[in-house]
Amino acid sequence: MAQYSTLADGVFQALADPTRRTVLRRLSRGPASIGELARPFDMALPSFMKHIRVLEQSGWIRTRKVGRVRTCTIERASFDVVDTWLSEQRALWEGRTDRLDQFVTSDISQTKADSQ
Amino acid sequence: MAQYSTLADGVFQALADPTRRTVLRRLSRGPASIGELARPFDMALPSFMKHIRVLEQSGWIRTRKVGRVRTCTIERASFDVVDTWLSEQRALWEGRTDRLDQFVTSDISQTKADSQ
DNA sequence: CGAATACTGAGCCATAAGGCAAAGTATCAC
DNA sequence: GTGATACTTTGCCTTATGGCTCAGTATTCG
Repeated sequence: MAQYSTLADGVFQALADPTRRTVLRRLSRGPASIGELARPFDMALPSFMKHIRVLEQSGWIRTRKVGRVRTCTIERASFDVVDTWLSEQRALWEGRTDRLDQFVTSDISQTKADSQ
Repeated sequence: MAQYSTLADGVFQALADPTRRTVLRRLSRGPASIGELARPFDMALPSFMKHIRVLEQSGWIRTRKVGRVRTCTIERASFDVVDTWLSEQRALWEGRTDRLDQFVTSDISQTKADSQ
């Protein structure tokens, strides 16, 4: 679980930066080289490469170098980490809503169902 | 759009920290006071309060003080920001998968469909 | 083979983030 | 009214982050 939490840390931290989110958006449409990805940004290439490294180390993308060109490909696993986290919160939320609905509908006083 | 991007920045940055994600998980089950939320963490209260401020300023939670107790309540809007972003990437991804399937199935050479 | 291209590594800087302790304020309860 | 409780503010420290420049390496191409 701690390992999962560390994984989640990297996955969510990677999304904290607008540059990296934009890169992910572009890569969702298909693979691209470093140079191609960097073109829309007013940023020095070594700075941009730092973002690519963050995305790669957190599992959002995979990169492969052929000759002098490194191509980036998006990975679904990290999407699933975020998606799973959202689903878990939604399930908790809707569980709470269900209980609230039950309370309102049946008009029965409900004991505090607070565990974990 | 720039305003939306700034909103997204705060929303995603708030998720970058494990303490704040844990707080959101707890609040998904229902409102709680600052003291109650802080209890599971081995952290000074002023440090914990900083996290609460981040979550509030980014729109993840709303807080209300009655007497000496401040109660936090989760807000759905930020969930929707993250959910929307994921859906957009999935749509881009699946659009690419559809085109790839089309390519493989029909065995037709496909021009580069690269548009903004 | 040398110039051009596409990264890559190293070092630096400014700012942000996340923690701490200490002290303060507002409110309850006895 | 005083002690206890629940934050709140301030200032400081360490680490992380995100940017820069410069130089280097590997590869292509004319």
